[in-house]
Amino acid sequence: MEKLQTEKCQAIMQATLRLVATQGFHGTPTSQIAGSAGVGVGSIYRYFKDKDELIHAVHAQLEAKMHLALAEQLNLELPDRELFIVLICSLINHLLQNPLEFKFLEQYYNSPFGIEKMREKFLVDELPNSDVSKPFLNILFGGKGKTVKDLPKPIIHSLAFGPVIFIIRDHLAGLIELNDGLIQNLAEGCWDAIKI
Amino acid sequence: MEKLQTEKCQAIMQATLRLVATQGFHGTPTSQIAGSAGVGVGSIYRYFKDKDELIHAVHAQLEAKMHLALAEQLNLELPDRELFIVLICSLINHLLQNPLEFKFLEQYYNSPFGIEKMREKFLVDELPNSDVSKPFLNILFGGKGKTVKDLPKPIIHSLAFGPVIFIIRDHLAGLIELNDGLIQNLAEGCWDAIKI
DNA sequence: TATAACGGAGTGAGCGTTCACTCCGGAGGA
DNA sequence: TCCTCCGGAGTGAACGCTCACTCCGTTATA
Repeated sequence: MEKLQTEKCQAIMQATLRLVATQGFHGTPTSQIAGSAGVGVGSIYRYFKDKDELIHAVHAQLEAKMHLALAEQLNLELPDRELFIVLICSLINHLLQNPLEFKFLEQYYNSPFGIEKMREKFLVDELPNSDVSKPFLNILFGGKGKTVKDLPKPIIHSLAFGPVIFIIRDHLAGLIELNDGLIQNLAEGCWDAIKI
Repeated sequence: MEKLQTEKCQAIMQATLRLVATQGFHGTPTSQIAGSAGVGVGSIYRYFKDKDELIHAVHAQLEAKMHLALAEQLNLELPDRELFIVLICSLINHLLQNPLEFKFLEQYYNSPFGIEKMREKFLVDELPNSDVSKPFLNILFGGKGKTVKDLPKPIIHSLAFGPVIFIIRDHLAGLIELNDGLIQNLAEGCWDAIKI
């Protein structure tokens, strides 16, 4: 897997991210990926077993990057409400600054690929490493706090993250021009939805 | 367009709904649609210019049906909060009872098809006919009421509908077993998010 | 019989994947 | 130092296959 760090390999993954985000998985032939990466078609198969594995690799890299970006914003000293809002705002800002990544992830999760991944993620209660989801989960389900409604996880999840995905989609579609104030308003709305 | 009512045509559209919902647009060949509808491949092209037009027709029919179903639940006498919650619950129940339709619509809106449609829909302020969106819009943006936060439409939309889409996806993925109580909880959460 | 509706083998374009080949940097013998 | 050789990264034409769509012979209808 150290192969993933070579220059060519990164070029392939970058091209895949860019093209899949704009054209969809089925809309981007491997030939185009190779062309865009300045690489021969065959080279793709030197690094990845097939197209699916390439997609999964790009997804894994994106998730890692996102987790890292969010982890920076962590300040566990804040009260629940403020911590939640800061994290939601960070999440939105990160996705707005990386629209290709958002679009790729949307493609990914709305395909047979992502369904399983999502399932794994949600069903595993104990996250292995210091995941970014940890702080979220602690706020949302920390037994001590009692600042959040006592409802099943998926309900809280939906109320907290559903609006985030929606609004970013609208922004990228040009239906609204988000700014810091509006993002703050949205995050507060999400909090109002889940707070006791 | 009256052709759309013939038996064969309805069979084709039904098969398309079922197959696209479960396999995705690119995953369902026209040959399979024809087979599943008990019809020759050529017949599809007797009713629809191409595969795209077929997809659009199925979408239009679904939307019409959904609007009709929701319109039945309308009781404009209720106060804003209760009206909103009833409508959200109706929407969720309708989609849960018609999972194929939900999955089809998800496919549709997450593809180049739907993007434009969504754009049209949101940008047109004045809806032509007595659309189901009307009552929603009246609650959310009726100048008189002042029961809902004074925020741009897309923000309110996201807070109101984002969680709905999320939770249905989770339900259909088997991550949660929704019941009337939980649906009510979710709808109340959505209201808490947008109410003043 | 004349006309319209239907069916499904056929067509060509486009896809993911393969594999026989090229190319090049460096190891090793002279 | 120079030359030969070699391993493996890199390549892209070719392959097998699937697809949306067409076309014309067949069947139903009037």
